[in-house]
Amino acid sequence: MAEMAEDGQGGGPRPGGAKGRPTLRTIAYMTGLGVTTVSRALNDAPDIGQATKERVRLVAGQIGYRPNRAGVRLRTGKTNVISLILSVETEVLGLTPHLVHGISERLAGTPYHLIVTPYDPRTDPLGPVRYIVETGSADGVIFSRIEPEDPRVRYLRERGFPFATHGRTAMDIVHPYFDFDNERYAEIAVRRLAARGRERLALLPPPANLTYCQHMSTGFARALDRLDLTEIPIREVTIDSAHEAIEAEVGRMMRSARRRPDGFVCGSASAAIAVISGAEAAGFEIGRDFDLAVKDSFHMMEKFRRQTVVIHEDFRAAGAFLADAVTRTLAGVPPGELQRIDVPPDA
Amino acid sequence: MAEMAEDGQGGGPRPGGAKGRPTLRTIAYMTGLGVTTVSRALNDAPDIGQATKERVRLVAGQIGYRPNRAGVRLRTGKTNVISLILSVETEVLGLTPHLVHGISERLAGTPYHLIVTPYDPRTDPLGPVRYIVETGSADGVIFSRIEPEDPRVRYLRERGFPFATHGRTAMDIVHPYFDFDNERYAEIAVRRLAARGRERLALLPPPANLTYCQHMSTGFARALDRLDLTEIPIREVTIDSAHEAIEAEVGRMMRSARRRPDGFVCGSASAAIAVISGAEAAGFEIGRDFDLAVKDSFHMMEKFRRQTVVIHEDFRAAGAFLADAVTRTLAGVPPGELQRIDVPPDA
DNA sequence: GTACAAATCTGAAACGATACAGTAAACCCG
DNA sequence: CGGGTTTACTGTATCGTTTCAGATTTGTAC
Repeated sequence: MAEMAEDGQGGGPRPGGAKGRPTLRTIAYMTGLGVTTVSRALNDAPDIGQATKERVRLVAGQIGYRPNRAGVRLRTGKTNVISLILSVETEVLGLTPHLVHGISERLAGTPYHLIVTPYDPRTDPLGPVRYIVETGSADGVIFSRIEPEDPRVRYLRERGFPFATHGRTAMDIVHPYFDFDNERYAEIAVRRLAARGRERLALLPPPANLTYCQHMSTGFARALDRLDLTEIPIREVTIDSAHEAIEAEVGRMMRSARRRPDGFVCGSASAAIAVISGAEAAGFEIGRDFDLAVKDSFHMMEKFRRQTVVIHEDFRAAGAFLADAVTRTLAGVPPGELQRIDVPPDA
Repeated sequence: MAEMAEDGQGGGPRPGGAKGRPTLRTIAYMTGLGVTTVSRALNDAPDIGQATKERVRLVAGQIGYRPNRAGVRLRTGKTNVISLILSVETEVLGLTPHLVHGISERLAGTPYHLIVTPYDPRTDPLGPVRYIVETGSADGVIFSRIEPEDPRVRYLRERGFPFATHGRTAMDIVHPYFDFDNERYAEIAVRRLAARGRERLALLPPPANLTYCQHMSTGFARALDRLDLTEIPIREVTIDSAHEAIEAEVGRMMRSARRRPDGFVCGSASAAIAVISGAEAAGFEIGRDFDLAVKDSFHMMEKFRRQTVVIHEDFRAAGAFLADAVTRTLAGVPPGELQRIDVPPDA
């Protein structure tokens, strides 16, 4: 084990004006105050004189003091870390980078750091959450792929551990979340496909275990009912399926007279690519033989298949809101005030 | 400031069999050994008996002991954190999520955590690096957007701080890196466009300050020379420009008889979308009026513009290699052994 | 002038880990 | 069997911070 940049800390109790990074001791020495006083002054404690506080803050600012995170963490248990738990089943298009950037933008300027914890939802849904709680390696967590009865939500709430979710549960637990109104999305999507004269619509949904699958299906079904359109069911694949599987299934549907849709509502941009590709491979053309609606946070569809019905979903805003929700939870804001549903505009 | 999940730690020196998370003290109490012995046993120190080591490890395993990171960090300065420094100018398509997943996959099972630090390359190239070194908030860093004379590389090496870069410098400093052979990429791209009979080629390069811009330009120029083709220069825009700017510039080029290329070599997938879109908006068709080559880690181009010449770049492998490079640097492996250039296959 | 309260400030202890400088026992040698 | 070495283990100090329980000074009331 090589120890790089070791600073050889032998040599007895060193004076306040030490060499390395300034600590409370350094400030205490410079101001002539006690370490305790300096600490309390910087934390704006009520029993420290105003003049002293200002003097301490001035010195601290001048010498570029920053509290040692390990010291704080050891003493208080506060890590100043927010953990984003990411599925390794990457939604390659857009979600991850936008979410990450939204979060870290909002965290910049706060004492919080963002750490990314990967997990495999199939084998280990509770693993990372449990790890974080048990080891106390973060003050709060953010995660997505929320289920109606989400064990992570229950686990965290039972232990009073702060979190915010990207998506809603169907539980009676009130917790911070950001969600896109997928019910509304599906309705709008159907409406706009209907406006193009489409009548036989298929929904390529998210995996059935996720809450927003139900939302999307509900909105889809209701709009179909209202407009008196036909649903062509898709059962074999979801937006999480491999592209090849989606393409194959769409190909089969298009080639079958009975099961052929003339419109698709798609749960993700990535899946939409596969749908279009599968339909085209079977000889069908978007805009002519079928239409497709999709959520997108990127402008790719609009460029490559201008006929696509695109409804914008803002993952960066989601990240920013979630970061905010967690830090405000840590500041004591009640969860009921930290919920938002992003409703797509009807236009 | 609400304190959640506080565990009320009053009550005098508590016994070894405490309530909360097990510490070295817990194990010491259970085994009847001293705390020091337990620590050294777990760290496989040479002066601890074999039998004792095994006994300690057994107990530690049974009760699920995990070292307190804050304790270790405070005492030793070791954070067990790798920081990925990400530009907020997101390369939305593919790079970020793949890199993040590649890194965290490789870090899983090690004691290392991944933290993501955002920065704005225009205003603050050195900022996050300096912050990390000064506050000691990570053991090593990974970053991209490398310049031939990269101040971050110099800064880190001067201070002996471990790092690995995604991209190369032109400096004499030997350091760990992963790079894609962009020179080779450009050559292959040109060759394949030439094979389609294209003769007037334009390169949409990365920003000129990045090292791989030079690599790509060199490869491009050399292949043009060798095959006796014409270069149509692009000066106004790079792959980092706004899509609108790229579209506009490509539109102008296509409409001008003198400046019209019949082939594009593109530095990124995102930019390629804009190029195609710009050319199509001007009434030109890929495969008929022009061809385009692009690096892609996703399979979108192949689906939407089947004529595209796609050369695959594996960002996940990059992430895995870089994570490995940093941890191995920390383990004392010399930097010269931690370099890799990913050469795209000629096929 | 005494008693009490308020306003400021402070040392010691603790969080969990490891480095250092030992100590105790066993072993080896002539 | 004394002296020296080796083996195995341990107490103390320390990293930087905050909490706790005072301590000191000043102000106020009677």
